[in-house]
Amino acid sequence: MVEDQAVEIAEIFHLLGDPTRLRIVTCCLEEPRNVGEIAETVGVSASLVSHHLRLLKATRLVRADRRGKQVFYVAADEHVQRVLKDMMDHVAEPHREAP
Amino acid sequence: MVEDQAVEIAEIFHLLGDPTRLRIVTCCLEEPRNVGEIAETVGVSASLVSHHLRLLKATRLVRADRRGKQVFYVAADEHVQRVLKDMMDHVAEPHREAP
DNA sequence: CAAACAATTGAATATATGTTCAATTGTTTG
DNA sequence: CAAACAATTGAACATATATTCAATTGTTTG
Repeated sequence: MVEDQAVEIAEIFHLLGDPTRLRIVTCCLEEPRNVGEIAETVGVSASLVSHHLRLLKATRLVRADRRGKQVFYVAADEHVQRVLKDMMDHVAEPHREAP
Repeated sequence: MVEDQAVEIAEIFHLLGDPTRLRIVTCCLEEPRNVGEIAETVGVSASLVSHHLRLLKATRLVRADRRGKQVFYVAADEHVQRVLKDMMDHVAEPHREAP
């Protein structure tokens, strides 16, 4: 892995590394959700959601789409979905004890 | 995704979200490497590597194996490898511009 | 155009965390 | 057992960052 790649990838992982932000991404993983929906689902203020979405959009983890008053967000591509799925598999994996 | 799962997964992403730590994991992704090797490869002090490895071991992202004076570390399982690979794919993906 | 609704922005703050340096523990070998 | 090597630990510090609250921008509709 190249130097620049490491920094860029770490940046993305770092964004997924906050529980609130992870829930936000998960919330709009399958289908576009507006900020209000996301805030209610995750259980935080719309302001906080907006702050986080700004970061997520900046690194292209999500895409925005305005429809009237609301702005809908959705996960950028299927790689994000796969990364999350792999990580769930990892967590679900039974721990290998020292022999 | 359940509440607890989100926290646990976020914890792991958070660890991968630091460039130094990501390089450390990448360094011992394929085969076990001792702390000295890792420090030299990544280009930081052994102390810092040790600090990071402690966190990585605590969340079972790597496993430790002492052989004499040295301690060898290796990525815990193949899920970690897959997660990193997916993320590289995501980064390599050409950006979809707004139409 | 004004009121209402949705989302964003900025400042302020409390907290977390990556890194350094010095000291210590664990292991081998002379 | 002492010296040398490898790794860990702890304290200290500078920096980053998640969250809150108030103010503002953007959009629709009465």
